[in-house]
Amino acid sequence: MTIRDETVPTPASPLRLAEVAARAGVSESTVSRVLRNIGPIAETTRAAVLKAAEELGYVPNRLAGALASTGSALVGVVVPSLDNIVFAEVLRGVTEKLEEAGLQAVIGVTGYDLAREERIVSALLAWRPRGIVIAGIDHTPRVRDLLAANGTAVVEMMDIDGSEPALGRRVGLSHGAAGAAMAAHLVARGHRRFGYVGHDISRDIRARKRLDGFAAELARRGGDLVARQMVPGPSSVSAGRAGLAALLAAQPDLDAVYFSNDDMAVGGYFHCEANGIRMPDDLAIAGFNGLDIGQELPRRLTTVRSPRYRIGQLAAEQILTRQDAAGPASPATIDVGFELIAGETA
Amino acid sequence: MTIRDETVPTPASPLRLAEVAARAGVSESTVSRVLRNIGPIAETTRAAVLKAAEELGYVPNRLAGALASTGSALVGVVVPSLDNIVFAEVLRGVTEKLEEAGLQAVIGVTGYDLAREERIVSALLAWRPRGIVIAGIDHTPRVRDLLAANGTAVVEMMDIDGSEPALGRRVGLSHGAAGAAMAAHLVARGHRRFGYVGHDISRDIRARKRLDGFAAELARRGGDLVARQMVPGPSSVSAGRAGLAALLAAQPDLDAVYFSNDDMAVGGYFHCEANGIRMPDDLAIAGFNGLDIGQELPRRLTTVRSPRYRIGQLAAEQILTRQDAAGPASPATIDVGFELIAGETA
DNA sequence: ATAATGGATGACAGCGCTTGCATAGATGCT
DNA sequence: AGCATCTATGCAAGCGCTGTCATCCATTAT
Repeated sequence: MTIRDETVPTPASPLRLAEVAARAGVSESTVSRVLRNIGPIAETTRAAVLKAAEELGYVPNRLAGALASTGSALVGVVVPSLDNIVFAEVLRGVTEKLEEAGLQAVIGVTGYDLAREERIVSALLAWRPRGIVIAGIDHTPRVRDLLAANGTAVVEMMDIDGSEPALGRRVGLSHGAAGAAMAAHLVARGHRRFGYVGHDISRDIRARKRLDGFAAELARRGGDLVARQMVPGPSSVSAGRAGLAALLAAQPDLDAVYFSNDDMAVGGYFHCEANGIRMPDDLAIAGFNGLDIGQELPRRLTTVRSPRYRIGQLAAEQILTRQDAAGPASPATIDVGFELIAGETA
Repeated sequence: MTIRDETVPTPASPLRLAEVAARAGVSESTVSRVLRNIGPIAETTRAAVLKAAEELGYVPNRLAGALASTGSALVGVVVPSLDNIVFAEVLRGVTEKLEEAGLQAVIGVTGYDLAREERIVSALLAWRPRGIVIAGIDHTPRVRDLLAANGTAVVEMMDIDGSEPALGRRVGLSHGAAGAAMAAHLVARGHRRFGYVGHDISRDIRARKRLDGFAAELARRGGDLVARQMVPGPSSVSAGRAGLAALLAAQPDLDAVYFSNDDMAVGGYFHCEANGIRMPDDLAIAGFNGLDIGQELPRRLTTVRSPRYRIGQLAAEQILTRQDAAGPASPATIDVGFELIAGETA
C-alpha cells in the first residue's frame, strides 16, 4: 500500500502553461495574458486561472517568455571586485531597484582583469539582457564593440572622468576631482610634505585617477608629493598598514599621507596607533570612500564619501527608464558628486 | 556620399546562427556544433565557422539554447544581505567557481525577509536554473515546496544546524558549535560574568544559533550570561559600539562580552578604546567571522573564523558535480568547520 | 568490384512561451 | 431589425536555438 501525501503540491515538474490552461478550462493565450496582466480579461476567468496556477504551483518559464518576446528581464552587472564592501553596496543598490521592477541581476566579477571583462561581457550578452551595468568607463575595444553592437542599454558607473565616448548613460563621480579636493583640504590644513600609499594602481584605474588629481592639485597649491609606496595586490587593511610602515621607513619626515582608499587608510591608522604616531599632529591620514568603519574609529577618518548605494540605484534606474519611445531623454551623464569628510585624522 | 567605416564590426544586431551559417557556407546545425565543440567536424569547416562568427561578432542567444536543450547555465544565488563583507565573499567564491565552468550567477538579496525570499526563489526558478544556492536552512514551507518541486539542484549553505530535512546538499558550519567553542574558550581564560551584544536576532537566525550555543555551553561550564543588549537593525560597527555602551551602562560589572559578529565586536573594541577600557583585563571582547579588520586591529580580535570564500566555492562545486548519472554520491552535508582565533581581546 | 563502415553534414521538428489576427457574443445606435 | 463596436477569447506562427534522424561521400573490408 502506498500512502500519498496530498499536501505535497507538485511532485515533479515539466509544468507548462498548457497544464494551467487545461485545469482552468481556457486557452494558453488566456493564461499567458492573465499572468502578465495584459488585455481585457473577464474577472471570473482571471480568478479561475490564478487559482489553477496557484494550486499547481506553476512557475512560468522565463526563458521561453524572453525568447518569444525578445526582452529578458535580466540585467548584467559587471563589477571589478567583491573583496571589499564598496561594490557589494553598489550591487545592493542595483539589485534592490531591479527587484522593484521585477528584473534580476546576473553578475560578473572581473577581478580588474580586462581579458576577463571581455569574456564576461560576452557571456552576459548571451542572455540578451535588458541592459548591462558596468563599472568604469575604460574598456577594451572589443568590449566597446560588443556593448555598442547589440541593442542593449548600457550604463557605465562609478566613474565619469575621461575622454572615451560614452557607451550609454553614465552615473558616477569624478575621481580626479575627489583627489584634488582632498589635496586642497590637506594643504588648507597646513600640510606640505606628502606621501602616498596605494595598491595595484595599474589595474584600479579609478584609484589612479584620484592620485593624478591629487598630485596635480598639490602641485598647484604648493604641496609636495615626496614619496609613494605601492603595495602589490588588492587593497586591504593589512596592505595599508604594511604600506605605511614601508613608506615611513623610507621617508620619515612626512606631514600627511594620502591612501588609495579607506581600507588602506584604516590600515595606516592602525599602524600609527600601534606605533604611537599621533594623528594628525605627527602624521595626517586621509582616504577615499567614506566607509562606515573609518567613521567609527576613535578618531574619525578624513576621507571623501562616495555615494555607492545611490550609484547602484541610479544605474539600475537608468536601465529601467531607457527611452524607447520618444520623450525627454534624461541626461547622458549623472554626476552624483562626493562629500569631503573632514575627520580628525588630517 | 555615405562613408562606411569598415572597421565597425556589427551595425545593429538581430544576429542569428543563420547569419553565421550563411557566411561560412554551412548549415545552422554545423555552426551550432562547432560553437559547442560537439560531434565530428572537419578542421576546415571548423575554421571557416569560427572565422565567420568572429568577423560578425556573433554572440549566441543562450535563451534560445537553454530553451531548446532544457538546461540553462544560470545558477540562482540567494543571500540575505550585502551590507557587510561576509556574503560578498561567499558570492565571490560562488561566481569564481561558476565562471570556471561557464555558468553564471543570478542573484537575489532577501534582506533577511522571508516573504521576499519566497518571491525571489520563485523568480529565480523561472529561469530554469541549473541549480539554486541559498543561504541558510530555515525556509518557509512555500520556499521548501518550490525548491523541492522543480528538478533543480539545491545547495543550502552557511548553516548545518537544525532538524529540517535538507533540500539538497549542504555546505556550512555549525553555528551552535561555534558559539559553544567561544564560550568554552572564554571560560577557560577565566571569565565568568558575561554580556551579549547583538543585532536583530529574530531575522538573523544564524546569529541566534550562535547565541544559543554560547549560552548553553556557558551554563554547562559555570559561566553566567547576566545581560543582553539587542540593537535594532542590521549589524554594524556603530551598532556594536552603541550596544556595548548601553550594555555597560546597565551592567557595569562584566568580565566579557560576546558579540553577534565581528562588525559588532569591532564597534565594541572602539568603544573600549575610546573610553579607556583595557582589553582583556577590564573587559574581554569576542566576535564571530574572523574578518580581516578584526585581525588588523592593534590588539587582534578574539573571534571564530568562518571560511566564507571556501563555502561559496564548495557550494558552487556542489551544483557542478550534481550526480545526474550514477556514481558515488558526494556527502549530503559538508561541514567546513571553523577556527577559533585566540586574539588579544579576550 | 561491391558491400559495409564511419565521418561529416543537413533537414526538420520541437523547447514553452508571446502576439497579431480572427472569431464570437454582447451592446449600442439609428 | 441591421450594422457597427466592444469585450473576451482562441488560433497559429514564430522567437533562435538543439538534437534526432537521414543522407552522402570516402574509405576499408571481402
